[in-house]
Amino acid sequence: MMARDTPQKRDALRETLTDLAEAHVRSDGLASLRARTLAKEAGCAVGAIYNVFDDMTGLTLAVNGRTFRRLGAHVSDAVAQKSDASPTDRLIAMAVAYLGFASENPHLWRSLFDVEMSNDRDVPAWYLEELGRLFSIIAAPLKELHPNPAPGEIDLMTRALFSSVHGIVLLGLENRISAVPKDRLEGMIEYLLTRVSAP
Amino acid sequence: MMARDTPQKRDALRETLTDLAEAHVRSDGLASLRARTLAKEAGCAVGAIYNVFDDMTGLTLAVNGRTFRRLGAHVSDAVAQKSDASPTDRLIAMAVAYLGFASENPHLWRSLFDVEMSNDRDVPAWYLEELGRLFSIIAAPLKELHPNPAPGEIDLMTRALFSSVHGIVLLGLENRISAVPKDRLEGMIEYLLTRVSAP
DNA sequence: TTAGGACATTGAACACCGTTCAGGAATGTA
DNA sequence: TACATTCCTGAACGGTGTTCAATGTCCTAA
Repeated sequence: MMARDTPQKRDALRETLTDLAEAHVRSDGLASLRARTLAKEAGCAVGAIYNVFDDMTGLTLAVNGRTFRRLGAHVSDAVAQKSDASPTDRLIAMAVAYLGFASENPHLWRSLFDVEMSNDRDVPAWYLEELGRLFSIIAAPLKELHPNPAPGEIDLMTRALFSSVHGIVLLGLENRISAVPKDRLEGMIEYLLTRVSAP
Repeated sequence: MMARDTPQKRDALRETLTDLAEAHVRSDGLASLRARTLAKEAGCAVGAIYNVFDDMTGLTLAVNGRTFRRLGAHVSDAVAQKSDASPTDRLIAMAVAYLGFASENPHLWRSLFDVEMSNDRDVPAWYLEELGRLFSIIAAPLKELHPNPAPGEIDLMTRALFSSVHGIVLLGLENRISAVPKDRLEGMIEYLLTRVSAP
């Protein structure tokens, strides 16, 4: 009854647009995304974008989805290569990997937090899932350090440590305010995690 | 030669616009600032804004200047009321005061970091001065904890601690991601600072 | 007092933005 | 072939910050 052999084309356009948007965000930041520019580059009309995404925020979320997965893999790899190190060293390895990813993909990384989601649109499920996966990686070394935690303590420490490292990376890469050299940032992270996870 | 008794009117318009802009940012966030709305409320033409500010970013910086001063006073007061407490407790008092200010003035506080300053415009001098003032308050207890620091160590610790607390407050107030109750955030901050500043 | 000039003020116009939607194109089915 | 359904188009809409020639205002100097 219905003409249903075009989902392939749909998905192709989706991917093309996501590719182009990702390239723009990577090199010039989220604020440089233009619907018209994207349409011209993709060889379609502006309206076609809205056939495939709800709006530009939806497109941004598609880009962020890729970034989130790459970030998760990057941190996972870093800790996997140190599977026999102490819990503290594994925490440091993850945090330094987080710093490395952010500093090598500054615009893509910032887009994860700058995307406009205040309005009715609620956070996509995979956003929370991906964040949960990241948190569970952090929680593993913490559980070794605290074999008998109070209820919710591990979760609280996980969030606290992630937020702290995130803050150091965020303000550290914001050169307009602090301009801290990258090796200094690693030193800050090592210092913090060593102290916090000391026996 | 020149007509020079209107700086009063200039300053009056500056203040009026800053007042109105501050009210908007306070209640609806930085993104809700509209040049036309402001002009209508101030009883002037849109162009008049540009006689008094370089652009809307300049106006935002004026609002942020006020916020920065209030934030500094808030943190100063908090630590002044605990002048005889231990260095660690004073660090905690400052951090909790920072959290309190951010949670009671969420939009004004976010505007401090969301303002667009990437383009040619360089950071105003008072921005760095105010930040330096805040850092020096944090550094005082740290110097007591480390009487013989290596060169630059105090500065590094100051930035690390500020960034960490900032990260906890930032992600903690971002309800879309974490939604941590405020007393839990205080717990996280206490935990972090206690561990980091332990002897 | 008056003519001149240096500013302030105005608001229409400009360039740009994301988003919409009536109409044409394309492709399936009967 | 006739129809139904979807896709695609791009001009148009309402919004944004910013500009600038024209006008107004007011002090200074003659």
